[in-house]
Order: sequence, then C-alpha cells, then structure tokens
Amino acid sequence: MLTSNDLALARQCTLLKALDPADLDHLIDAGSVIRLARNQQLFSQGEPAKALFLVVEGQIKLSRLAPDGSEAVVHVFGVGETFAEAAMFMGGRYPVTATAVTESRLVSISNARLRDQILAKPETAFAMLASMAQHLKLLVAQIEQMKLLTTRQRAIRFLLDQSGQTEGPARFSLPHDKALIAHRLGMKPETFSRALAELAKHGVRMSGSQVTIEDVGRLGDLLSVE
Amino acid sequence: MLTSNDLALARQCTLLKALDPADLDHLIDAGSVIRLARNQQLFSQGEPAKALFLVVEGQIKLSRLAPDGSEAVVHVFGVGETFAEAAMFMGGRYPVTATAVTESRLVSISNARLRDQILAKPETAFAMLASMAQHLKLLVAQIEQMKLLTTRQRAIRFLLDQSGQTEGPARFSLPHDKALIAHRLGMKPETFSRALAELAKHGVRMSGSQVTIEDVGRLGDLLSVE
DNA sequence: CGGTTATTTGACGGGTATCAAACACCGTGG
DNA sequence: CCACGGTGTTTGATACCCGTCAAATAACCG
Repeated sequence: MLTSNDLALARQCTLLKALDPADLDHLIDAGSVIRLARNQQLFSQGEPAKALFLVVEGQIKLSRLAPDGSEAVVHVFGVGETFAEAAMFMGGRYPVTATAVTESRLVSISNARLRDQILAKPETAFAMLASMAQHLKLLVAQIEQMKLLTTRQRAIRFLLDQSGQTEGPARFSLPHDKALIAHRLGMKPETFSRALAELAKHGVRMSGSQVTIEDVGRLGDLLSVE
Repeated sequence: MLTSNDLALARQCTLLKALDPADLDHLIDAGSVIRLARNQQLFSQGEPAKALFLVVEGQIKLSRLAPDGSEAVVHVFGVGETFAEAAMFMGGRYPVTATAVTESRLVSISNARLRDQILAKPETAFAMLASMAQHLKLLVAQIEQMKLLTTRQRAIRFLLDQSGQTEGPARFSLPHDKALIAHRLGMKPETFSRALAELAKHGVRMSGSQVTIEDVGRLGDLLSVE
C-alpha cells in the first residue's frame, strides 16, 4: 500500500514530477507496491520488461552477470530514483539484473500505461527523455572514471561525491557495504580498503561506516596531483 | 547540400525512420549539412547544445577530456547513426567532445524543431526514446567489458563484433586506427598491439588493416577459457 | 624518395588482483 | 553476560598484467 510519503517521492522524481495528480494516480494504482528482502532479485537480465520502478525505500543494484558468475555493478539506485525506463524501448527485455541491496519497497509503473500517457500528453515524453538523459550522463561519467582514473582517484571522487560539498570539513556515512562500493568503482574490496587506508594521511577518518573528512577542498586537490 | 543517398540514410536510422516524409523534410532543411576535416572538432564538452547530428559520411568520435589532457573515448559513430540526442535534455549542454576521425559529412537537426515535432506527433518521442535506449545499452555493455574482461578478452570481443559472424572463417578491415580502437577498448595502443600479436596463435592474421580469422567460433571459445 | 605518422617490440616498474589469514562487528542463543 | 558463528573488513605476501618510456620498424603520402 502506498503511503503519503511514497506519493511525495513520486512527485519529486524527474520522471513523474511533470504529471498532473490525476495522471499520476492512474499510473500508480494501489496494487503496484513491491517488497523485496535483502538480496532478493526483482528481475534478471533477458527477462521481458513489463514495468519500470520507483524506489521508495531501500536500494536497488543493477548489474550484469558474466557466464562465469562474476558481476559488474552498473549502478545502485536509492530512494526517489526511477530505473529500467529504457527497457521498454530495447526489444522489451531488461539488459541487466536488478537486486535489492537492503530490504526495499518499490512502486512499479506499467510500461503500457506510461506509453498511453505519452501519447495522450506529449510533455510526458520530455520527462522520460530527461530521465534517460540523466542515466546516460551517469554512465558516461562512469566510463570516463574507469578509463582514466586510478583506483585511488576513484575512491577520492566517490568520497567527494558522497560528501556533497566542495570545501570545508564533512561527515557522512557510506551508503552501503564497502564491498559493494568497491564493485561500483570497478575494483576489488581489498583494493578499496587499502585506498581508504592511505587517505588517512590526507584527513580522511573512518569509524565503521562513518566518514570524516578534515578538508574536502584539500582532498580534491589530490585528484590533480597524481 | 543533401544527396539522395543522405536522405535514404535518414529514413533508415532509428530516430528518423518513423517520421512522415514531410516532417523529415522540415527537420532537415537545406542549410544544415556540415563538413568536417579529419581531427576537426564539431563541439566540445560544456558547450550549449543546439542540435543533434546524423553521420552521412565518415566517423565521429565522442570523448571526455580530463584537465591533464588525457581523453576517454566514449563511442565512435559511423554512417547512418545519430548522436547527441540526450544533450538537449541535460541542461542543454554537451557532456562530451565530438571530433571527426576521418573527413566527414553530417546533417544537423535542430533541437527546437525536434521538440516541436515531438509535441505535434507523440509517436516521434518513441523513436527518440528508442534511440537513446540503444545508446544506454551500448554504454552498459562497455562498462561491463571494462569491469570484468581482461585486455586480451576485450580485443577478442572487438574482433568478433567486427566480423559480424558467430562461426566459420572471416575477413574484414578495421574501422579505424589501431590506436583509436585501443582507446575505445580502454587500453593503450601498445597493449592492443601485443594482444593482437598473441592472437596469431589462435588463427588471427593481420596485414595492414585487413583482418583474417580462421575460425570465429574457435576464437570465441577463448573468451571463456581465461 | 624523404619525411611524417602508425605500429611494433623491448625492458622495466608500479598498480592491482589474488590468495590467505587475522581481525572486527553483530545478532543469536546458551 | 559471554560464547559463538556469520559476515564484513583489514592486512600481508606474492604474481602478473598493463602502462610507461624508448627505440626500431613499417606504412603512408606528397
């Protein structure tokens, strides 16, 4: 069942905020809330795509699985984000596997209804296009990272992103497991751990999942040095 | 000036093939053909986005440039492909730099007109969404490659993709410089060269830019071995 | 033919993965 | 309250892949 908080989230996200309340209600009917336990799969790659999803609680990991069992994490979506928009236009199949990182609640949005909505109100298409453009940008940034940053630099950039600041001291907590973060950054957990350890010299302290950065600006300077 | 061949290309590409001839004509007016010399830049990252482009001759490289001068090649577009669709929805700025790999001819398509077109005929939005979804898929595949394949495996996959076959012997020519291919694959030219050299043991012969593969199927088996 | 640009090859060092083990953290149950 | 197993994290030793630098060779073009 949808809470009022869920609805508030729906009204904020890029994809849905442009809709009239009535249209939004029609897209999200009562039966479309999905609960997932930790590590439970929502869909797997190659499966027919019937819907896209809005995260209202928890985190969802999208990844590609290689035949030998190893996985490449493409992205992790958090509360207020939508994902799998593109699937309905890619031969109707999901190109990735979606798994709950933590216990999660999702709102599913029917592809067919969204399609009708676009036809009825073309402005909706712009919201959809904007949402996909955002994802494209994220992926491009990720490719750039992988291709020309070292593991240490990627770790730094991750911390800077998380801090949400460009200068001064910062304190925040990691969004999930260090192992999962390492995967997102395209490195092994051991390597990520070592990278963090070295950053202690530059004003990064950790206790559990709590991170304290003495001076975000100084940490950022490190990126250009090496 | 547009040739009839250019128009034929426009009618084939994912983005434009759904349009009525009259609408297509309106999008592509006579003044919108652009010629680029080899290595000439079309736009650079951060620049305001006024149009998207269809390649009718040559090849266009999209890349991200780091402050220190190094570049990460995101993709190379060939004849019949459109690019920069997403820019008009990303704050109106190009997130990458576009450069001609060879002498090229492009048709530019005004963002404003395309926007009008979508509003007038919502079906157009689906073509646009499909086109962007394709790009998303490409990027996801690329991230997967970088994260879990070795350089040798990436080289092999590139050759297999280029051959367009899944079994038997193949012969084709490389689409461009080996150095550029290496960049696309996220490795240095030297490394790519060595990877190709080793593949000689497995039935891959090269003379200039001509590639001959004895048995595509056997080459593909190598991917799973290592 | 000469000069420029690609490509190859070699030697070397560093960064990262791998394997393995120790350690910290946490909820459970005795 | 403490023992306990499971999970996540750290640390260490080692190997190897790949990037770097440098030079030789090959291909290309006017």
